[in-house]
Amino acid sequence: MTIMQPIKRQTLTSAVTESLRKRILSGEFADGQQLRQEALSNEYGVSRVPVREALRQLEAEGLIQIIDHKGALVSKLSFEDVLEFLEIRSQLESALLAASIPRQTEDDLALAQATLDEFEEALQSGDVRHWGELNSRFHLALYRSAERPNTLALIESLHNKTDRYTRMQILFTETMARAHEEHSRLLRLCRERRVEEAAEFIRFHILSAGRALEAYLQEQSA
Amino acid sequence: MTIMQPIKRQTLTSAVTESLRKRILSGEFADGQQLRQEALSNEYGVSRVPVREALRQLEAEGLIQIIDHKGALVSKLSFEDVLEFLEIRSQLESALLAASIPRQTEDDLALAQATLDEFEEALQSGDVRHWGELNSRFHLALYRSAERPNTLALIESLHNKTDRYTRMQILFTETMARAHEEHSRLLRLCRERRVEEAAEFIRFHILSAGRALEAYLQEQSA
DNA sequence: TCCAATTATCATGTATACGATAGGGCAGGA
DNA sequence: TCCTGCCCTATCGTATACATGATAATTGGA
Repeated sequence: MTIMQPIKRQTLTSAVTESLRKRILSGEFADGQQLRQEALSNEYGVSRVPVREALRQLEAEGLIQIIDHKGALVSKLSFEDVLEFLEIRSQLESALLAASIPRQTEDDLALAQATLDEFEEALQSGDVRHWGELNSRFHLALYRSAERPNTLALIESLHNKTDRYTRMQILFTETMARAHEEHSRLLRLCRERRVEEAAEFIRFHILSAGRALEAYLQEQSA
Repeated sequence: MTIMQPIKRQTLTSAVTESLRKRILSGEFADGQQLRQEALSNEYGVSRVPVREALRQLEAEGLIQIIDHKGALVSKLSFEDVLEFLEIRSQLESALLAASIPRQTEDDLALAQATLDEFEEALQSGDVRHWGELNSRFHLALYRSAERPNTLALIESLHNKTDRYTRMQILFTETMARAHEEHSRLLRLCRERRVEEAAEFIRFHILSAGRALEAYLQEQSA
């Protein structure tokens, strides 16, 4: 007998929340775009009530901004905002990695390696669609053994806020290739239990997204 | 003519959200207590709709947990959870303070000093009601000049999650007195621009709340 | 022609009404 | 006695309907 999954009896509110979150993260809705409740409720075939509740939740997550009597706008981050969030992530993730490395098992490392291999395949076949997911999985694999669920959740939330922006330039093959190299090096440092170096390097790795974004923006404006 | 305050045309949802947040933070609602929508809507004299939206927001803030068809429960943190959040705060705040100190002006320091003086008065007169507010104001004064609004907001959010727990033992005069001493030392380190020491010490200062909580819990169980 | 004030319109805010789910108690049978 | 299944009730979830605020259009006047 197979293990029974808890039947997911989703409420409309949570379903709408998930869908909207995904659509915002994917970039389907542009910065500053207004999300009209009635349009969304029509689209989903539900009333405005679940839509409104979903919007409230997404607001608290920082993905949208609700202005009274005006509506919900997709959050628009300035370059400085993005840098600030990346800085926070770099602090949290480097400390998390440092706490994780001493407790990493062979399984943990193997899992990270497997993800890395998948990444390489995707890179060679040009399949960049799942890059974001693979990237998250790799980082997650490194942090697992720290057993700090709240920190992980916070990091994911921060990641969600900046992802749309940092992804703008990631599509260039060279950028992806470099990220892959950095990941490889990161994993090697973990294997060798070089905690300090790994913590320092992941900080560099995360902040590099900010540098790439800066270069991208300058190129755009030029 | 008096300066017109921007009329705060609060919507019911935001008013209820603020009120509930305050009540949860104050400890009026106990851990794990169920918040019934109808009871709340009756109490506030509004319908359940604004109450539900407020609850959604508070859930995303981590103050409550909504279980489908069951209701909203005030979040219950384990000791480990509290420690984890304190650890995160210690990382963020020490980095923030380090970034802030080099840019602190005399005004910034004077503001912090003023708050410290207020604290001392409150301590001597035994007026502990505003301790939390004074504490927040002091820390905020130290971080101001870093000009990192997103980091500040995040720290406040983290603070909100743990405040109920760390406050359990702060009411002992000795604990408050020691916190005051630590604040004084912190400010002195800022004045002397001893960045590294200050960053290290504020980390100690924040984590001390965890140690105090641990002692309190052991005493309780004994 | 331009400005101001008023009205019209639309999206959002809120209340009420209805439907669905979960949990507990009760009755019937093993 | 214990289990099982049904029903019943409290509470939540969702839809619909109405109220209110914000913005655009329009009208009147200077």
